[in-house]
Amino acid sequence: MIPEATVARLPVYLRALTALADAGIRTCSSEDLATAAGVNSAKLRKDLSYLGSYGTRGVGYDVDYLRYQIAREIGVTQDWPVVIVGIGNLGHALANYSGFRSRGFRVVALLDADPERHEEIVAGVPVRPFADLEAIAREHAVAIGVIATPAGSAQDVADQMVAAGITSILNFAPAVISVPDGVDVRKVDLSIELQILAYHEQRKAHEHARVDADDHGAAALAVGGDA
Amino acid sequence: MIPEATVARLPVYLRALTALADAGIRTCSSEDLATAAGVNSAKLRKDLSYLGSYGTRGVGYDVDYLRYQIAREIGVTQDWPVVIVGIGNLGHALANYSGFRSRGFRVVALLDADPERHEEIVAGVPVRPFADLEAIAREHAVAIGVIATPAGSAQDVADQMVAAGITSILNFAPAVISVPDGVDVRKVDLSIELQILAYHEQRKAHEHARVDADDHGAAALAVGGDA
DNA sequence: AAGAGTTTGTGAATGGGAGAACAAATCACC
DNA sequence: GGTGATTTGTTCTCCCATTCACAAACTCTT
Repeated sequence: MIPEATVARLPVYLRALTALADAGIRTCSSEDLATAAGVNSAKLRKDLSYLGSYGTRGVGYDVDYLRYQIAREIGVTQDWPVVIVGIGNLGHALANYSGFRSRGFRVVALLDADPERHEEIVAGVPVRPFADLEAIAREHAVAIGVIATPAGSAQDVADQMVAAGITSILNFAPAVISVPDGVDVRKVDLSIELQILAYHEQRKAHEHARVDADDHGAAALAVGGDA
Repeated sequence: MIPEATVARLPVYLRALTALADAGIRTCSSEDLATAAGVNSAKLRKDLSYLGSYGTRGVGYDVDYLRYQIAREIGVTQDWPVVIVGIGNLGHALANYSGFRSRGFRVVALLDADPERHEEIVAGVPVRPFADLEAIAREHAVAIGVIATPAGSAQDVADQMVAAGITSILNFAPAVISVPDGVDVRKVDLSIELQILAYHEQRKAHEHARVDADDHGAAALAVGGDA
């Protein structure tokens, strides 16, 4: 059983290994890979140790071999059919995102409730009515669905997805959705990320103000001491 | 000092409170709010306790009052100028995302290195040359930058942002970027989220296979026992 | 072949967050 | 004014994740 925190980092390692392989590097140390992935080398080694013992002491890791092992563990060696619901600005961007196809994710359908969009072809895939979800999902054995609709529709879309046999949902809508046990949901929320940054930014500003005030206080105190 | 995990949830509470307020609800219990935010009520109460004591025992929380307190703590009561670099599909989607403006984030500039795009106006904001970054950032006192470029340009963009005085970066490019101390980076990676789902999906499939095998084994054993 | 130098894999210690459970505080009703 | 019901704020315990530190294992040189 691999810890959740480790699972979340494995794709990062995979990407770093691909970059190293593209650069013609065939072997790397945990230190090299950790730097490329932006983590601590001890954490990297511990993470990899959950998968097995794929390195060689005194040498390091074979880039291609480790890459294959991680890809197999994550499951990106297989083909994952995906449906995207909600073809607005974000849906367009997702449909055109090349990072999906290159990692084994195949967009089998784009769905939208708005009939105006049913003429469109995005990234080579025609936009179809939302009502076709179940038929398409069953036909292609789709396990993963992406929600890129407005918040108001998200729960309804999620319900339909679950009814269509989808068991993993990536939710871009700014809404909390509830699903039955056994269905995984991951949430990506653009404005929440910005708000987290704003909090830290504000704290930096306060910190500066406080330090400045302390400096002034110290200066005044020093003057007082002198007088 | 508010724990990082709590900071990450405050925007969720804020959104839930706004939804409650829009529904005309003026008071709510921790249980109500926790349900709306999709968390445990004990966790919610503990999170809120870091901000202060804004509830009333036996009653609950005043929706508007709590909303203001959280907004103030996060910093979304003020105006945050933001620049977006990289106006491809994703950049377009981000520029048009209404969730930014409604939370105090104001897109003051869209930048792209490609001269072909410099004619465009997206969401009412003209696309300008990437070289103008520093001038624009200084002029508007921009603290937050968004990177929506391909992976190859991300580090260069980040370096230029830091040079322009930006101290918080939201990175959508599938690349690890390194920045000096004092600069915050948050990363949103679409394909990593899908890969995490794929891992769990694969594990579900294996689990089913194993359970099925066990069932067959148990059935065979039962038959054997009967015989 | 033996020793010096690397680098992995892992046990142990530390830190932080999640959840249960309860005391303190408030309200409603009598 | 007092009693019971309700809900918050907080303490305590447990669990997960991170980091340190080192023994085991390998290569290279002499």
